[in-house]
Formats: sequence, C-alpha cells, structure tokens
Amino acid sequence: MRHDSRLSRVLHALIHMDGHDGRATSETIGRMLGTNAVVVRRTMAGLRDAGYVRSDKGPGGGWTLVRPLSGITLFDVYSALGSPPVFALGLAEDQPQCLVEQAVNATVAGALHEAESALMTGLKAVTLADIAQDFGRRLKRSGAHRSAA
Amino acid sequence: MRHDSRLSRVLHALIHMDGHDGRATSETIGRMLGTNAVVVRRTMAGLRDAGYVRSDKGPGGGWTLVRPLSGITLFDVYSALGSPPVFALGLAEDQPQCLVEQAVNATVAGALHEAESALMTGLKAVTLADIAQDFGRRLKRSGAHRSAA
DNA sequence: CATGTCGAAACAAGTGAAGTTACATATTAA
DNA sequence: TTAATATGTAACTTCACTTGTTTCGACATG
Repeated sequence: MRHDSRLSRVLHALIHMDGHDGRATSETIGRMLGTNAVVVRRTMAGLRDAGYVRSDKGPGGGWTLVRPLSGITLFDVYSALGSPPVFALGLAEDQPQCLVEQAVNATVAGALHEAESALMTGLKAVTLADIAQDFGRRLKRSGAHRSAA
Repeated sequence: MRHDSRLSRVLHALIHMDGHDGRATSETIGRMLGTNAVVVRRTMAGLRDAGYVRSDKGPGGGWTLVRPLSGITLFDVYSALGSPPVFALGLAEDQPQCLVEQAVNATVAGALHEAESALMTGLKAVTLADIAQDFGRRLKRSGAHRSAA
C-alpha cells in the first residue's frame, strides 16, 4: 500500500452523512467512497466508540451522526481512528548502542516530532463544518459554471 | 515494511565515514549499519549522483566523503535520496469528481503540506556537523560515566 | 591474470492497508 | 415465529513498498 487514506475517507463519509437526512447504511456509504461495506464498518468502528456516530442494526438501521459537524475537528477523527502513524519516514533502530546512531536518531526524531506537532495543530484548527462550508462554495461555483456554459 | 529508514541510515553512515579516515567499503558500512553491502550501494547511489560522496572500484576502493559534514544538511541528504514520501497518511483519490471529496482533499492536503514545509525547514537547519558534534557530547558523557563507575 | 570492489538486475521476505468472503448477531415487521 | 435487513467480526487474499539476498558483469590494482 502506498499510504493510509482512512482519514480522508472517513471525513468524506461524515460530511455526506450530514447532508443525507436519516441513516446511511454501510453499503450506501461504501458506494459513495468507492469501497466496500465491510471496510466502511471497520473504519467507522473507531468513530462509533469515540461517540461521534451511532450504528443501528436491523431494517432501517445504519449509521447516524451524533454530533454536529461543527463539534468535530479533523484531530478528533484522526484520534478516533487510533492515531495511525503519520510518517512514512522513520528510524532504523529504536534503542541503538552506537552513539553516532543515537545522535542521528535524536536529530531526526526531533524534526519529525516538530512536524507532527505542526500537523496536529493544523488538524485541531479545522472542523468538519469548515469542510462542509468549502463544499458549499464549490457547489455554488460549479452551478455557476454550468449555467454560464 | 513499517517505514522508510534510509534517511537515518545514510546519516549514520556519512558520519561514521567522516571519522573513518580514508575509504570505507560497502561491506564495512553495511556492518556498521547492521545491513547488507548491496543495500548500502543502493542507498548511497543517490548521494554519489548528488556529489556528496565518491565511490571507487577495485582494491583500496570504496566510499569517500567529498564535502565536509558542515556543508551537508539533512535536507540535502533527503533530496539526494529522491525526496521519498514523507507521510503514511494520504488521500483516497487524487482527482475526485465528488465535490465533497474535493473539499476534504483540499483541507487534508493543505494540512499535510504545511507539516511537510515545517519538516523541510527543520531538515535545512541542521548539518551533519551538528549531529557529529552531538555525537561528540554523547561520547564525552559516556566516557565520564565509565570512569565514574 | 587474480583479487577486490562497485553496479545492477532479479527475486524472496516481511509489513500493513484495502478488498473480499462467510457467518454470527441483533432488530424490525408481518 | 419467521423472514428480511444491518451491523460485527474473523479469515483470507491482494497490492505496494522497503529491505534482504543472490548473482552476475564491469573495472581497477598489483
């Protein structure tokens, strides 16, 4: 695999669910995301455990947003996914004996840690409502283009 | 594989090569890093092409530092490796039709891009000489501990 | 020409996300 | 109670990618 796309997939799903009044089944969400219902359940499990969505079994069941989009930040979603590894870059060894490698690790880990902090700060600054608003702008613009054509 | 450790490995190797007067064979470096000579050649190839090290064939050959450690930043090394992907996190699709996904992608990509910039800034601020100096401090401290014991 | 060294191709191994299948469990409604 | 609809979950496969390994060829040294 090239990378972990669960964060962007879940965001995509949650914002669709907000527009989608009522429940959305894993099957429905899977079609939205171009993926499988089982993958959806697997990915959404963390968000259910964290209390952002609810899942109901049986006919008429499916997934429901429990909080408003404005009450969920990207960081919340990232955390609910289990805070998966951010970097594809890493150290060769965690507890090396070699003092040179220790010095290298300290430096590289420091740089990565700062970048990770920057990312987390960025994720905390954005709510799903912000993205939904951006979607609204895009929709408007797309409609304008269409009528202009 | 969990992640790409080439950056830290190469840094480790280069600093060892600085202490190591004269040439170091791929075999020697491989033993230092706890890896294989072929892996070393593969990884060092980019640094040779970028002009940071030289490789010589035949008896007495091997790898030589061409520039002083103070003239090489971590960013230089990262670039010489071909600027490998920084993040394990990514988008589901690059050119989505769905406007919701477009909005999600713009936001996530923006956050990642800012974090990447922060990382690159950090990598540019540190030279290999800085790491070597840190190694010197660690060596001194380790010697002090040993005589105190 | 024998030895040592890099260069490079080819292939296997290990890892982790994603896709898929199969079945258990729970809920709704007739 | 039964049939239909959903989720929950385990197991297996697939895919991409770094790393490890083997095996050559090219070339320099003495």
